Amino acid sequence: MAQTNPPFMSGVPELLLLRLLDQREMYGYELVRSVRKVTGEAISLGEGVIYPALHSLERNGALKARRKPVGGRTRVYYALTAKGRQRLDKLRNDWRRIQGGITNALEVPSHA
Amino acid sequence: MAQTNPPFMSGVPELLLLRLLDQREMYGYELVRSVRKVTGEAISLGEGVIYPALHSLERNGALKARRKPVGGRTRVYYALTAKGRQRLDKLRNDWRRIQGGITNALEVPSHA
DNA sequence: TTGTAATACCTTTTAGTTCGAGGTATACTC
DNA sequence: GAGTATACCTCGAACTAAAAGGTATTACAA
Repeated sequence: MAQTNPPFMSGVPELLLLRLLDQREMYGYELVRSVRKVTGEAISLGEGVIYPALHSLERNGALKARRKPVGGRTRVYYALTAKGRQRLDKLRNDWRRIQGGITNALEVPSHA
Repeated sequence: MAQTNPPFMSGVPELLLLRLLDQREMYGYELVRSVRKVTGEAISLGEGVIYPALHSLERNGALKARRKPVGGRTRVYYALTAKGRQRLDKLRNDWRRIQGGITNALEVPSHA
């Protein structure tokens, strides 16, 4: 693939994860529930989406991971890096553009 | 694939095509330019997306095709069927829901 | 204490999309 | 007659994401 259109269909999980982690450090399992919550149950991303996405974001430097033992269990907390914040800004802009384009297409009443 | 989430990343081309054809009959090549235009250049779908999508929509009964010779060349005009209109309504709702969810996630300032 | 649910991590397989590139043919313009 | 625009189409590559399966620990009941 290659995108003339910025990732509008894809990239949504990435956008949501970066957005949530921009607020505070979180771990994978927590993000699964958080995504559902902040989208008002509109979007539900399974672990099979979240974990690979987190790993990929960490690999390219958008996130930094930190293992933290909590009550015997170990959680992997992810935090946004400067690069991740830039990436978030970019995706946010892409999203707004796409969203605006579609809204426009849906609302313009007719003609031409 | 299977969607717990309705098609939010995919399905956008389908939504746009149905939306445009809800206004009037159009042919493939025309739709390629129309999509660009009505989305304010935000989205550009190539012929490799448009034509297969049209065929698939025709196959499942959302569109009806009609060949029409125009100045020596033949155009294939597509029109929405009742089923297509239903499909459009569904996709439009899905889109609104997803769009609202993402907007919410992006705008809620912080916390919990 | 046994078992079941919840937490927490992860990978693999499958199915689906979109994209660019390529291919054909006619018409129009210079 | 060469090039550009119109108009149709297909194919292969690249990428997503979804579901399902897998491991292990903790908490809680029965």
